[in-house]
Amino acid sequence: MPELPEVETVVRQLRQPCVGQRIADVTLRWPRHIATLSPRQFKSRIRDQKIQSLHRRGKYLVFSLTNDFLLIHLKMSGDLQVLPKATPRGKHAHTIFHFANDQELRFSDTRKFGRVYLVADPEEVTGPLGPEPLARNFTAGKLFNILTARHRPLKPLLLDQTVIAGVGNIYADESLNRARLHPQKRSDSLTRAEARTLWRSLRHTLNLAIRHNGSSIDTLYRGGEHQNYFRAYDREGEPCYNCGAPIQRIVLGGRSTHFCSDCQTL
DNA sequence: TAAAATGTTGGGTA
DNA sequence: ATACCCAACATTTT
Repeated sequence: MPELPEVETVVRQLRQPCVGQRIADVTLRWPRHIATLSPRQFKSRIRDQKIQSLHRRGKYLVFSLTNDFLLIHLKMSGDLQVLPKATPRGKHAHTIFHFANDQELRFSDTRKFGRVYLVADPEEVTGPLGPEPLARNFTAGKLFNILTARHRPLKPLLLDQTVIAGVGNIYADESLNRARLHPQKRSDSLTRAEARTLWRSLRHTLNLAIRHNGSSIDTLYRGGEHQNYFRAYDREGEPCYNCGAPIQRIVLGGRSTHFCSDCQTL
């Protein structure tokens, strides 16, 4: 369930049932989920810590605990749900946090790419991340500076988490279509006006997707409905909403890329 | 069957 | 230092 709007949706759904809960124990059915510490150390160190708050940084969920920070990255297929302990567990619920009440937090992850971190300082994990695109201080001018500081095609640049945090394959394509910018256009070729257009498109796209509770695709259906509003992603051959020309699909940096070759200009 | 799927990272090469 | 490509991670679905 990964990109910024989906992670934000999960955070909002988990906050109420998680904050204030004490973690009584953890079950590790796929120990490689744990990215820091040995499974044994992880279990003993997290036990009896309380969840004090929960927020999102890029695509990471950041749980503030009594003494440490618990970070979870869902990668391609991860999902988190708080459910009564009596609810039957799915086949892919690999890591389970048992609360002191009658509920538990389940990290389900079909492809097992997801990772769990327990650290004293969240910066140990999120340190390399670029700015939050929805932050108040992320201005069009800041984006212009970021773009012109490198010489890279826009699409791979938007996917680079150290440049901007949280944008993934869907929302990169969506933002570029809305901004009418070609995914291979060089980042340092944008005018200030074009950078401002991309800034507005990116923020609009992400905010709209959050309003729709994210996108539900590829077997992960959790109530999100933004997949019904895609303008480019997964719309190969269908008409561009800007100009009517068919959406093209190419592969860039190993990732499928959808765009309109008529109105998204280089 | 081969290919692709909301992601990241490490290695090798320009 | 910067940019770029590919394989790897593991599983399911089309």
